Amino acid sequence: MLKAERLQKIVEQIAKDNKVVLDDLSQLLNVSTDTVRRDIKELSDKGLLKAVRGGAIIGSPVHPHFKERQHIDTHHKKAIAQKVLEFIKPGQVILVGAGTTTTAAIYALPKDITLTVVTNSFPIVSILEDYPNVDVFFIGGQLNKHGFSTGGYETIEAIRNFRADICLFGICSIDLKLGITGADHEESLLDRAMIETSKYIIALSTYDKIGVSDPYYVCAANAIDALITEKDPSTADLDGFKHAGILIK
Amino acid sequence: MLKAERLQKIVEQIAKDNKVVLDDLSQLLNVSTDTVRRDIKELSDKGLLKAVRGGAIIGSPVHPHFKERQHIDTHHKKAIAQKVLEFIKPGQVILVGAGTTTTAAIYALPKDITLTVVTNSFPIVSILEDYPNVDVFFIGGQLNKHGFSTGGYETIEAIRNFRADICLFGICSIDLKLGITGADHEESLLDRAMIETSKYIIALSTYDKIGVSDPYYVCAANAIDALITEKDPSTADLDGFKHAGILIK
DNA sequence: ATGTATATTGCATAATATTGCAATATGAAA
DNA sequence: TTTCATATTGCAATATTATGCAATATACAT
Repeated sequence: MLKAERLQKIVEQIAKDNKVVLDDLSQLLNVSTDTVRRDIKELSDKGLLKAVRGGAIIGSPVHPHFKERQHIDTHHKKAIAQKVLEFIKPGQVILVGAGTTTTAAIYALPKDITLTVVTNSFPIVSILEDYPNVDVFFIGGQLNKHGFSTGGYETIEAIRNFRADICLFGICSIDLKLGITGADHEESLLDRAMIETSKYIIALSTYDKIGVSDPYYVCAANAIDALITEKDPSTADLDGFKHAGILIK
Repeated sequence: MLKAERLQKIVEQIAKDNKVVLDDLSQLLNVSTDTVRRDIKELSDKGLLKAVRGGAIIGSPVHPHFKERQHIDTHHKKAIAQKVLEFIKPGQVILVGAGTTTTAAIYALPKDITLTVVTNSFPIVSILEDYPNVDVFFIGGQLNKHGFSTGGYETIEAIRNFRADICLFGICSIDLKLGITGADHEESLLDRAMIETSKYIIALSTYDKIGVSDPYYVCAANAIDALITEKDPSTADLDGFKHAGILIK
């Protein structure tokens, strides 16, 4: 039986009974419980069900599309997420922008962490549902085109009411001279608002976004305190940023 | 039985009877009272109920995020949703409270309707993603325990910035003399804010919520303009409301 | 006060999860 | 085709969690 078939059957079962049991599936699908467990984890990552000890149960009534966790498993993003953890201390208030990179970082947080997360991203909210010690504050506003976050005037105004310890945001492009820039005007404004009201700014970026630029200006490169990429921080290419006083991780 | 199932069943019981008894659960779930006690403690830590000697009682209204519960009254809710449609006109701004009844009503909207929906409910946002002509405005704030809506000071403040044509909200209890009341203090405040800033108030209620009351006052019965239930509006029991100037559907 | 029911705690046992690893299968590029 | 990289799967060792039991403490009713 193909793996895809198995996953499908598991989803069907869930739809029918609201739950599946590990051992039952193992028998039904003729694979080891290990495999079933991995299947369930995969489906759980996609938000199609909720993995629990001994099996899985139906997830929340929120549309799976909302969870958009498909893209978070890339190698790069996991590496970045791991580095983010070094900066976050329990009890802090952390302002998190929308985007796949930040979502991946949040996804990598240990389940028992104590935090206050302020965000305008629906997928991030959805992830944090299972974190008992994380207070979530959602920033309202106009739903943006993709439906994964809010934006617009009210969102920016709401952000201005916070003074976060840390701001975590993914960047489109960063260049030492041209600063941080984005491809979307509205998002650039949001990012700027977030940066302006936070004490410590962490920018997340994959390596290919460094040294390039986009049309909309967000802030100067040295407005950020730390830059996290998936590469080794000792790479010579990043020396310029180090000299500008930015911590590279 | 999975532990997660047990926890769900306990929450369901609470939602139904407002209380659970240790020994009953022990029998029903086929586990020792120790285990039930631990389950209750866990749920109590999450704020889903209040543990008391010998069992547990309702903490605040339970969000029916378990499928079983959602299927209760589906029929009624569909009937209600159909009636709601008569009130909504294309192009209006409509403020929608969180809850299964309102969610059902939104779910019944025709896909091509042109509207602006303002809501603090994640499931409603998720439904409206597929509506190309619906502008969605999400009201931010503190995420509530169950993660399906926001609440608190900021949410109320944000609501005050709107002047909706229609306010749609589900009610816990309505009584001609005692007015509209709710089981959760915070939610009552939210409802009141919504009512105060809207031009036309539609209350949704299943028939069993009429003539009863809960601890927290929301508004006088005649503060609403229309009351929609699943029953025939000519039922004599509702005459009192009609005389108070409330349109019954 | 006294007895009974309920709670708490520590512990032993069993069930389940995680991790690393090796064998095999799959797929894409040379 | 051949070769190499990657994904999949099962297995074993280890860690974690869940559960019932017993001993002890606490609350409640009369």
